[in-house]
Amino acid sequence: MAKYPKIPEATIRRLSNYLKCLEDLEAKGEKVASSSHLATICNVNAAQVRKDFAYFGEFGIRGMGYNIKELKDHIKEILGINREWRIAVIGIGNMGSALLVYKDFLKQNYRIVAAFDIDPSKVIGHISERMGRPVEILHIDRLKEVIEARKIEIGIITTPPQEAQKVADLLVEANIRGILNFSPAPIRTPEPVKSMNLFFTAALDNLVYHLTNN
Amino acid sequence: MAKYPKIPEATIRRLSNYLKCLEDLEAKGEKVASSSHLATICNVNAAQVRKDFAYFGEFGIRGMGYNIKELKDHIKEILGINREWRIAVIGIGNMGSALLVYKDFLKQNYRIVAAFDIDPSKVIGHISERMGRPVEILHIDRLKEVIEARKIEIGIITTPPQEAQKVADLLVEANIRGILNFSPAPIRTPEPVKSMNLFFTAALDNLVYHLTNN
DNA sequence: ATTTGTGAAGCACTTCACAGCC
DNA sequence: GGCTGTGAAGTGCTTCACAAAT
Repeated sequence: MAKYPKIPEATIRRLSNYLKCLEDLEAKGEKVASSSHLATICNVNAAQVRKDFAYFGEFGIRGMGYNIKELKDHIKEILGINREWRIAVIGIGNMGSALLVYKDFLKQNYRIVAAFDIDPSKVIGHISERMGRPVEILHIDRLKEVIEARKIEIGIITTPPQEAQKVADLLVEANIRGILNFSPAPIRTPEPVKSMNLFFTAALDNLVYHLTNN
Repeated sequence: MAKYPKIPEATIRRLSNYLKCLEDLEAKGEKVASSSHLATICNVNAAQVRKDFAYFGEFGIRGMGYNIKELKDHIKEILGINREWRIAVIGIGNMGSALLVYKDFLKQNYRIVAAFDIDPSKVIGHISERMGRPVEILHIDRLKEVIEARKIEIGIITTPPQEAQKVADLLVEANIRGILNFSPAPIRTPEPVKSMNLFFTAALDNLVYHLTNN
């Protein structure tokens, strides 16, 4: 906790991105990357790259650059994704079903180990037929019990907006640590529970602003 | 084009959020909102709220606050969402199907008027059965033709990552104006085409960082 | 020779504080 | 009296530029 000094939020977001780029470089067989190379790929300034890493330690070799494998491990440790995170998805409509089989989660140590809905019988046909039933859909009444039993730390909300805050409250009661909310209604959670709201239309609004005003 | 002075990117993101909050207030029957009221709801500073709006004009009444209906209209005009935007979704897997029936798009003047896949026959059963086939799924070979015929300005990519850049290139060739990329591989587009990458795992990484380091 | 790590400068966004207006 | 709009102050992030390291 508070292992590092105060880090700009923008730096944290870039770390995810560096990691992705480093994985691509590694896939191409590269072993070392300089700050300026990484900067070009990630569309940022080279000094920014160095400063971002320097917040957390001295990871590079002067005259050489950064060892890709090592740097990846450092970033994973900084972000806290150097271990498995167990996740529950609540609300198994179209979006929830899509997340249950979202390949990129698995690759990254994010494991969906429970799925809940208010009417599991309705979705079972859909899920099993198309996706091979990745996890059993449970009734939301079992939320607290199952979250505790399966040591789940993160909840993803994909319910209709009217239900989002209610589900968030249930998750908090079940001692969840963090919530990612995909529903279009923002949720609030009391300390120390962290929550993030992720709205698709906000991204579209942003895109449209730039189409309209540039 | 360039109707306004240089506006902080953060301001643009907040505008979407203000709009959502104003709609909630309106639904509760409110007619007027002060900057400090809006600030509380949106979790920002009241001066920030006033400054954000002041970039674009004088929308408030001193001693009173902001007329909610008028302010909503101003924000919609600023963002460019005071008209319909016609959208194509490319890649009708789980995520693409989910977007085809995503209710919030419709509410906001975002209309998905075409859907493409490399193998439309595979997805038709799934789509029609579960969702009442909101739009016909077309073969990707028809992308350019249909985008032009249907006056589509925005493309949403929900293909597997290996295909994302190829699809982006096709969209650019079809004279798309903007692209929202949901695939986990970042895409690049030449000027003047705008593109935004939206990665779920990046949001999770961010959440996990805060769970790990606070 | 090359590239990192970093203090200092530059720049941009946020907040303050108050004049101006209703 | 209450609230907006805004110059000025404050804060924080980004970029520069160079010493330090290999």
